[in-house]
Parts: sequence; C-alpha cells; structure tokens
Amino acid sequence: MATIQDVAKEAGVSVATVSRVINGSSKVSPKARKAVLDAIRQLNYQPNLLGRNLRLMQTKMALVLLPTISNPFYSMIVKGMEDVAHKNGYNVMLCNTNSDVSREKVYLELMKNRLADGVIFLASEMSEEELSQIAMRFPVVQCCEYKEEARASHVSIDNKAAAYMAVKHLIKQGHRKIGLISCENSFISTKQREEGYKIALEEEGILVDLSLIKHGDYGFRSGIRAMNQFFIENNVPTAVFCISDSMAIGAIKSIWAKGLKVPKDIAVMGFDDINFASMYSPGLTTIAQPQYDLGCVSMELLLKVIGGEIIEPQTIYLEHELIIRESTLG
Amino acid sequence: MATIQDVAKEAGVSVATVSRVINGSSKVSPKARKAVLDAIRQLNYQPNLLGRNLRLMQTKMALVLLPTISNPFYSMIVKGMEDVAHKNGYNVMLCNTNSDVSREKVYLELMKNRLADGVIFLASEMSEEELSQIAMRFPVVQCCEYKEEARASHVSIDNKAAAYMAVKHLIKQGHRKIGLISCENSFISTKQREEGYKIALEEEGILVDLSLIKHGDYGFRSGIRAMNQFFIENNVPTAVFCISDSMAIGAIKSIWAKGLKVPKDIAVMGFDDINFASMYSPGLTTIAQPQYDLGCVSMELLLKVIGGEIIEPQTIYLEHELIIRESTLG
DNA sequence: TAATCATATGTAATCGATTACAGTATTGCT
DNA sequence: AGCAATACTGTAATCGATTACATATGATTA
Repeated sequence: MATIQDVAKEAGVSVATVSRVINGSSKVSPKARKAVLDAIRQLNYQPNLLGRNLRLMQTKMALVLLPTISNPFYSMIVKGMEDVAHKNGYNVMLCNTNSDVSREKVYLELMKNRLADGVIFLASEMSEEELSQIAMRFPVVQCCEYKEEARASHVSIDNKAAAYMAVKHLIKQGHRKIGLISCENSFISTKQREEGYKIALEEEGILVDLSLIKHGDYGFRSGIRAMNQFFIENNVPTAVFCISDSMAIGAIKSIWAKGLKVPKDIAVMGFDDINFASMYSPGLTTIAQPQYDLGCVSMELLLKVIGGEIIEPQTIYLEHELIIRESTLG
Repeated sequence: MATIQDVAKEAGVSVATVSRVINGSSKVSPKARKAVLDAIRQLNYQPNLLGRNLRLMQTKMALVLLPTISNPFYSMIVKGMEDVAHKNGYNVMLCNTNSDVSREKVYLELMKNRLADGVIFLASEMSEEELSQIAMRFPVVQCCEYKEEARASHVSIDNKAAAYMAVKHLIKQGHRKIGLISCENSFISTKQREEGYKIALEEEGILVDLSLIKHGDYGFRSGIRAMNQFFIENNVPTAVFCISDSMAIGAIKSIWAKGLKVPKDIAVMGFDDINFASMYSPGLTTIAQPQYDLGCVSMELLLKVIGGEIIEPQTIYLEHELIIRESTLG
C-alpha cells in the first residue's frame, strides 16, 4: 500500500510537495503538480487518514447515537443528518444503543478516544449530570428527546403544543370523552404530550379523568393491551390519542376485535406519522414531525459547536403538522 | 487533554510502562502499575486511538453499507453484526447508501483510507467487477444480496428454495391460479425467487402464465398498483405471492378496495416477515429469514477474513422458515 | 549588475501511541 | 561471593500524514 513517501519518490519531489498537491494548501508549479498526480495514479495512492487525523487532531466524523435503527421514525432524521454532514466533509457514524446506557457509554468512548469530533443523541437514556459532563468536554447536540437540565443544545418540536393540537382536533370532531395512551418513561416528550392533552381538555372545561389515561411502551402490542384495558374496565372513550403511531395501530386492532369500527365507534389518533400511518386502513390521523429538518438542523448545530462558533447551549424548536386521515373523520 | 506522556510524567515512569499497563502486554511491577493507574485516574486519561491505530495500522472498525436504515428488514441483521463485532472488540460503522453507487464509493473511501478494516455489503448496487476489485484488496463480505460472479464471500438464504416453499404452500391450499408480484431489478434474490415460483408451478403441472407476473419496487404503493393491474386486465388470480411484505400489504389494500376479502377471495403471501407482518390484519403469511443469524454469520466471516484466516471466498446459506398466518388460510 | 522580492521546494519536527532492544536491578543458585 | 537467570524499565524508532521554517531559484527593479 503506497504512502506519501512512495509518491514523493516516484514523482521526484518531497513529501511536502505531495501533501500540498493533495490539499491544495499552497502554490505548486504545474510541472511538479503533474508529476505528483501521475505518481498518485501510478501507485494507486490513497492518503492514510490515520496519519492525517493524528496530525490534525480531528476525524471529520460525527457520532449519532440512536436507540434502534428499526424505528422508522429515525430514518428521515438520520438522512437529514447525513446530508448536512456530507455537505460539510463529515461522515456519520450511526450507533444502535438499544436504549442501553452502558452501550451508549461504550460508543461515547469512540469520541473520548478521538475517533469522532462530536455526538448527537437521539433519545439518550443517560442522566442529566452525565450528559452535562460530556457536553462540557465534547461537542454534543440532543435531537428530539432531551434532558431539560442538561447543559447541552437541543433540537425538537414543541411536543406540548403538538399534543394540544391533536386533542383539540378530536374535540372539534365532537368528542368529549377522550382517552390517552401514553408511556411510562422519563422522556420529556412524553411528559409534554401529556401536558398538552390535559391543557386542551381543561381549556374546554372537560375534567381530566385519570382512568382514561393508560400506558404502553410505544409498541404495537402495548397499544392493544392499553386499549383492552378500557374495554375491561368498561370505561370506553369515544376517541383515543396515542403518543405513538404503533400504539395507535394496536389500539385499532383491539377495537376491531370488539367488533367496533374506527372511526365510527371510536376515533384514534397517533403521533409521528411513520410511513405505515398512511399505508394502514383506515389511514391514521397523526402529528407529523419535520424529521428530515430535525436531522439537518441538529447536524448543522453540531458542526457549529465543533467549529467553536457556538459556546452556549442552544434550544431550537421546529414546526409540527397535524395530518388528518380517516381514523378520526367520522 | 492528557496524553500518555502526561501520564508517564505524573506516574514517574516511562511511556513504555504506561503503555504496558494499558495493554497488559508484559509484566509490570505492582508498584509501577499502581502509580500508572492512579495517574490515569488523576488525569482522566483516555488513550488517543488515532495514535494507536496509526501505529498498529488497524482500526477495529467494520463498515456496513446498507441501502437504507428505514427498511425494518435490516434492523435485526445489523443487530447481529453489532453483537458479534462488539464481542470481538470491533465497532460497526453503519452507512446509508440510498442505493446510490456513488454514495457507496464515498463510504468505501473510508476503508481505502484505512478508517475501517473491512466491509459488509447489504444489497450493493456496484458491479461485479468493481466488487471483485475491492475484494481483492480489502476484506469484503456480502450479506443477503450478492453478485454471483464477484470473487467475494457471501451469506444468505436459499431464495429459490424459499420461494418454492411459499408457492407450494399456496398450492396446498388448493390454489392453481397463482400470481406473482416481483420486482424489476438486478438483485439475485429476485431472480431466484422468480425461479422458485416457476419451478413450484411446473412441478404441479401448472403452466407459468406471464400475464400473472407483475412488477413493483418492493414498496407498499407499488404493491397496490401491481394488484390493480390484475383487476384492470380482468385476469385475477386466487392467490398472490409477493416478494416483499410491503407489496403484499399493498396488494391486500387493493383487494379490499374492490370489496373483496383476504384470504376468502384472494390469498396473499409476503416475504421477509417484517415486524408489521404480524401487526397487520389479517396477519400476513410470509417467509422469515434468520435475520439476526445472517448478521452474526456475516460479521464472523468478515472478522475471519480480516484476521487472514480465510483467503478463498466462502458461500454460506442459512435456513429460512415459512410463517403461516391468516392471509393464506382459507 | 546588484539588490530585492516572489515563488517554489525541501528539511525536519510533530501528532500519540506501540514496541524492539538495551540496560539495570533483583533473585536464585552453587 | 560470584554468576546467571529473571524481572522490570527506559530510550528511541516507528506508523503516515501536515506544516513552520529555511533555502533555492528566478524575476524585477534601481
């Protein structure tokens, strides 16, 4: 495997000149440039980035930690991140954490070991203190989920306003007994969506009834179970707002199992607008997040932090959108 | 940021001793070891892998190129690859290629530039010659999809046998007029699944009718369109085998739109057993690939190639499984 | 022509680790 | 005590790039 030395020798110049040709960092005579280019082609030379990165103390690599790539919600976000990164000469290293803190930490070692210049967290499970610690020493951005107290930038939608909009839509359809299928976790989005749900009800003078709030784990099966609870308790709402599309689809399956129709008997709303939301029958009414933009903006922010353009943590909210489909249109 | 030099000074030993403590490469006196360990803790030292990797000319990093992370089919495969990699001190770098050859090549540069020790391709779009070229110079494994002529190892299921099994199942259910929704692409799996379909029919003395073969692009919408074709041409099979689950779900949606029932009027089969296959109503009969194992085996193979234990390209087939659900059970 | 300046190029230090080799201290044995 | 073997440690070269600084060359001007 050819090195810069080999190229220099082949071209009859010094390594400095070869380096200058490669990086275009300063003037090189046309003759020398041609000799170097010829030698590079001749030897099929590829610069060894290990050497370069060591010298420059940078890797042009960004870590992206996400719970699982199997969640389609993340795919457009990642696409946005990648597009921005590539536009700026950066590469993205995607890391599946499986929502496991120790896995997260293993991957963070890559940054601590100088194999990445910065990190974006998607739904990290780490504590606020740990995150703050890391953010103090390295460039960090949180995307979608974030820790309120952590001294690190974040980019997300306004989940409270989005949930508020969702529930308002159900109320406008004439519903007064509205269930919520939420999750028992520590994500800020969960808390904020629950808040939005409550505020929308209260604003209409509807009492928040805790027996109408059930919990799942974002997943399809948990949506079935949560909806079943309503039937078991014989306390069935006329509309259900689920904080994930997968749970909403589970809820619909549960409703069908009782011989009821969606939305005629019970209206169902999801959250996230995963691909499948439009593929389903009935099409699922949901809240769309600007996933691609969330990814773009997060990466832009990270690159600025890496570049030292930003020191103080930033907070950026992007717009969400209500997507009305058949599952709530009586 | 502390370096090994700083640790050496703090501990009052040489860098060699520090390195030996870190790597446990040879005997170090208990006293020196303690001094080094203390200094490391004191200075919060993390070895700079850029230096180490340059010296050792390895990165303990494996590239995984996949068309898109949004395809749930890949997620368990990737999980398997990651688990095996981590067990062997390796990290995985996931790269979204968007089925774009130029993107693939950009990512391959990372390996050519010594930032990764090897690469696994999932459904590469590169030509056989290009793949062979790369496999000659670097450790390469192909997973699931592969180029027949490329001189590189591959791990996959036997797609022909799997499709054969699928169609046999439909025949056993009493179907004689069986449609195929395939794809127009150059993937070997497509070709092999079509072959399996044809052989199963011929074996039963059923003539292969080309008007019963439609093409999509793996996606949901293309499944709708393909199924619609049958209705438009007024040449509707009693069962349809789709080479992807998403197209199968599209086909079901199209069938419903005609006021027909699945499986009563038309049976539908998919391929891949994506998560959603079991979430759908009716549950989708499909062929499951051992995704996790495919990932594990691919990575094990790659590590062996990297380690020089394997020189000649290997071919490994894993077992598939027929998953029978409601969509074909009349 | 000599002095000045601009341009092109090369030498060698540097990044942070690993490790061959050499050297020193300690131990065991006779 | 003397010597060999063993255990430990340190010096310095090395990986492959970048780049500050020095130097050589040629062009320009007084």
